[in-house]
Amino acid sequence: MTAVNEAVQEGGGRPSARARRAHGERTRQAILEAAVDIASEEGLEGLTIGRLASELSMSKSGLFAHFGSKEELQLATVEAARAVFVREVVGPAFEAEEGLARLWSLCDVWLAYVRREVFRGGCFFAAAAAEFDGRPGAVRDRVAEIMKEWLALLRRSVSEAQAAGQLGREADPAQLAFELNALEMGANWAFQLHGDRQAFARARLGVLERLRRVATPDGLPLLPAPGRAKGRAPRGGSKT
Amino acid sequence: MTAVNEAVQEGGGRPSARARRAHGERTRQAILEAAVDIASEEGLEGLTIGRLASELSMSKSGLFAHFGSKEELQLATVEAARAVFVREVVGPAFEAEEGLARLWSLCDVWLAYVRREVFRGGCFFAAAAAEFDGRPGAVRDRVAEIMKEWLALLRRSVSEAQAAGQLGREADPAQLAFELNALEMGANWAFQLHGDRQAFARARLGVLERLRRVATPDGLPLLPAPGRAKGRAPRGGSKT
DNA sequence: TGTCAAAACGAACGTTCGTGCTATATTAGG
DNA sequence: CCTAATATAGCACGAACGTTCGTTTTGACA
Repeated sequence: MTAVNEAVQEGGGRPSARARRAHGERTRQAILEAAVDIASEEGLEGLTIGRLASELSMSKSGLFAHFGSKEELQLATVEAARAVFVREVVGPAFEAEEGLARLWSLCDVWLAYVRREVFRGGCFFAAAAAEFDGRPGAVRDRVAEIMKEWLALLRRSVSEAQAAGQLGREADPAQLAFELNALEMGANWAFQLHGDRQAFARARLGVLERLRRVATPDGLPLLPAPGRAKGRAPRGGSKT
Repeated sequence: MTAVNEAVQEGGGRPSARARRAHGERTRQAILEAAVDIASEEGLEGLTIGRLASELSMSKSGLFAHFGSKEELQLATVEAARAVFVREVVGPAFEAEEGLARLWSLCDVWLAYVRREVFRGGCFFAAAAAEFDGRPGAVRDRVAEIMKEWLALLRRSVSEAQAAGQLGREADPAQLAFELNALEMGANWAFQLHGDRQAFARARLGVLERLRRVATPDGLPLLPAPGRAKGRAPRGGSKT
């Protein structure tokens, strides 16, 4: 974990010896950018050093020198993916006002994050979680931690919506967060495996109905009108 | 696919030349049994021939001869897992009467199938789908096909419940099937990644509420009473 | 009991994996 | 200009991968 902290360490670093060679840091960043893309498609284990090196036209050893081991590379990749996720999902969703609007925004932006293929292989963490849930180690721990953060964020948003009187007190935040997350990941699964774009509309509808059911009269106007999907609305066609 | 069919072929085979050496078939079965366990934990790619051979105390080459290639081994493993799934989930659920009772049974038995750890790594197909959704090939196609079967089964059960007047006509079978499946896979995800057994109760509750909302007065008595979990009821303790 | 195909084996192939060691460009401070 | 630190390259390693080959064991039937 100390290694992780060192790897993640960014922002206000000491420029004395660390950033003297800023070139190295830029290379490292470029490596991680490619790593995140590969890993989201082929998995963090399928992310091979040789593959990554040839993708960037550099030598294995030159690339390898930036990370002490493959596990460090994986951890750094996870961290880079987290940064992307925060930038692409959490950030935009937080432009909505605290409460039900933000809760809805989190769900909505998340679906867009998968549909827009921010990562080529769908949600990076859904893939990483499935890959590592059976192998103990630092990578698994970090991935689990990050997904716990996300779930906690959903839960907190539910609570805030309740505090604002937009969601009924009878709703269990943890239960609601679980269900919302499940619907979203269900859409990710259907899209990745079947290429089913309808799944986004289904997840959206499911989330919306679920929220509307526990919304108070104060909260209801904060949700989009029913019966109409935002991006692509599937008209008829519910042929078995 | 022909290879798969041949691989799966069982039951009433011609004993003339095929079953003369029945020993080979038994060995093959033992291999697949172990393969399914390993693959559900380490993935179908992590399922290595050397690892599998040493697990069974046989030579790599002897084992390999049963399948012509690694891909054939993976396909046979998927087929074996499907057989287990049918035996452990579909079969038991079909003891319930057609209609809402069976639909509920499918969901309930599925959750038990994950909780009982029929496969050590959780739902075999959820894991395989996540692993292969980004790599074209026969394995991916077969896994997608099987999961489509499952979703179609849920959808058909919804329709049958509607036909029996136990679920309202206003419910979209495909939408409902999507949501039920998502909740179930959400429980699998939470259990595998966080070891969270509460997830089963949450998924159960979510499914139940979702079904109860579209159930007709005729259908309602077919669902378990609310507020009480069947297998293991988590009493207190919802500590974050 | 001798035959013969199925089944299992042992050894090796060529490749790729992660990981070290050593050397060479590149660059900033003295 | 020299020097020290950094970044990248070159090369080789041991292990594991899937796969092939030729051989040996085995067991049912003539």
